[in-house]
Amino acid sequence: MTTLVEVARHAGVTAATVSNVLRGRGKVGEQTRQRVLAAVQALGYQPNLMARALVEGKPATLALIVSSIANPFYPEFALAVEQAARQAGYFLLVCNTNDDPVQERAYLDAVGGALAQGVIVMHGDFVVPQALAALRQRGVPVVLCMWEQPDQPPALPCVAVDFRQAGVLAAEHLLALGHRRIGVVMASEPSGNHRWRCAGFVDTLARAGVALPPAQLRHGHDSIDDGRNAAHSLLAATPGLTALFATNDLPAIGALQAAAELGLEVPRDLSVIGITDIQLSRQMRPALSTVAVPTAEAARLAVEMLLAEISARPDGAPPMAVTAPPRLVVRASTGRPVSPA
Amino acid sequence: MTTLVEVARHAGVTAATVSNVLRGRGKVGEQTRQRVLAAVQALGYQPNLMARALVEGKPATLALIVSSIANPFYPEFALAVEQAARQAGYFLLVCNTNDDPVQERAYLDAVGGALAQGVIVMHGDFVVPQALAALRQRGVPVVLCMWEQPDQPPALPCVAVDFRQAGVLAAEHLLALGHRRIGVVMASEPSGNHRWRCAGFVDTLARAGVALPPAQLRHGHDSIDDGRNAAHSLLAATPGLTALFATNDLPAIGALQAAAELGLEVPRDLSVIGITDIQLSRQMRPALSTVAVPTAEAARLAVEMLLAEISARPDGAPPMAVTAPPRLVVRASTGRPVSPA
DNA sequence: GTGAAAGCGCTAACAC
DNA sequence: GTGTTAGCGCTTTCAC
Repeated sequence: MTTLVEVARHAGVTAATVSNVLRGRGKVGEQTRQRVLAAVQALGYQPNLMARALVEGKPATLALIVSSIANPFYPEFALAVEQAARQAGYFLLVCNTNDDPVQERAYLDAVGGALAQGVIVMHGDFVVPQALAALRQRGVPVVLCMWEQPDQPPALPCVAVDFRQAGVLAAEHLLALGHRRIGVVMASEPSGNHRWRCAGFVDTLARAGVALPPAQLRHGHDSIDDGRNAAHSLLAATPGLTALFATNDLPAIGALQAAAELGLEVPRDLSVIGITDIQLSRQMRPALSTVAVPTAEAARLAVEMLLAEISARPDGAPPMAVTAPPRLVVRASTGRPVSPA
Repeated sequence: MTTLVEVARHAGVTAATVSNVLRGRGKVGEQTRQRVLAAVQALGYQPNLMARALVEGKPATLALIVSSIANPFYPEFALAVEQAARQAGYFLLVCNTNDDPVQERAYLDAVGGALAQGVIVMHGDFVVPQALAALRQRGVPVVLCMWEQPDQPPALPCVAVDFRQAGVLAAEHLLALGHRRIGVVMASEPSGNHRWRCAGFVDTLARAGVALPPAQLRHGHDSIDDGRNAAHSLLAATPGLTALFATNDLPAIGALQAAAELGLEVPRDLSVIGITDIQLSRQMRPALSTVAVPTAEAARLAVEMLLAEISARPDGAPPMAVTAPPRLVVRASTGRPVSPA
């Protein structure tokens, strides 16, 4: 590993000068510049970013904490965050907690211990806002992303998406098509972070005079398998259902598969709609109708906000940014019921 | 950000002592220990990992370079690498090049510039072995993972999987079921990194006296969409095909969808088989038959090898590890053809 | 323009 | 047992 000093020796100058030509600071004579550059070339010098970070008091990295990299939503989101981060000259450390609070703590500590200049944490059932607040108290810039409830900000900088509205849109779509007997697959605990989308959906139904008996609701995890099981259970319990709403795309895709297994044709016999619009949704056959969430925008906002937190220590209430509202994306999995109720 | 010195002052000792109690090195009096620990607690001290890394000459991170985090295989693999890395006490920096050589170089340089102690690079079409060799020359530990051809090692430490054998297994399975008119979807350039799996497949067919005319081969990228298009094209060109082999699961899933769109029942009218066994394959309906590749083992071996490279500078030929052979996983997408040729 | 010197936060010898 | 001393590789005043 070539060091600055070696380059300096090779060029017959001092380390400071080499640093100056490399960073473009200070005044350096043109010939000295050339000589230094030549030495850098010759020795194949690469600056030690860690040393630089140490003296500058900050590493050129941001960290993203996700709960499960296996859930296809997170890689998509991580990609968007990474691009925004790179644009700002940062590298992205992707930390996967695997839904394990211990791992999460370990990452948070390490990151707060200066592996990164700041952290973006994805909001999920597992997130402990207190831990994040404590981290922030210690002076580590933190932003919570994908907060689901814009009208009730946490005590933390965050970017929120109006997920309640996503539920509303899904309900309106199904209602407009003429569905009245609808099943709901909730991909979190009843009191978990999907409750707002669920509330938006259920309330909209209620306002239209459509009741949702408990037998028409299931919950589980955010996965294809849980969605499939929930759909089977729902369809068995209430054979007359004409539509299924899932609070996320993964379980909606599971519902699509359950329909196929039962010989139900989608959307003739059963309509299915999800929330998020992950890539896989477009690629399924039939393609999934869903309520798209502005993922890339959320990622951009999160990075922006984190950078702001980094440069200026907070004063006043933690900021909150809200993305553009979700939008309905009608594809092939929803249609009119054969026999409207 | 509390520092070691502040803790030391607070405890009425010197920085070295604090360091000693924290790292468990050296001899420290029990009461001093207690006092120091109390100070650490009181001040909420977190060690600056960067400073530690600097003095120790190495950061506690490993980097993984992948070409596209959006391809579901990579997150699965990254997860396995991360677990192995964590076990060894390292954090994982996941770098996504987005199939862009410029980004790849940038990451390689930064990483070589000491963001991480070593790099695992996934083998793909985009990888330039020369760049990696140069990096290694500069003293950065590198291992290439998922090399496809065990009998022809690159000039780099690598972990290889016998992908040729994967192609062989797929062919044997289809042949055993009675298929003779088979289409192939190759998910890379003809001379790209899927050529060995393809060769294994084609050769096995040939040995069984089954020819593969050019009209029965398509290639494209590693994606569901390309797989679907290729399948449509193949089925249109040669209507009598009873089975499709794709060199990866993603295009195989696309083929499954093409079959559904054409009203073909799988596996009665068409058998489909892929390679890798990504999670999605199990979750499709019908579930995809495939040749499973020991991903987790490859990840473990890669980390192990990288750690070895880090601790002992290489002498002699670069090491190569070969994983256990791929194994056939028969699920619901393959069966006997209705009318064997 | 260029160099000398100090110091980022930490660890590792070695002395007391 | 505990403190002292040096230095990791770099940036950054501030003299010259």
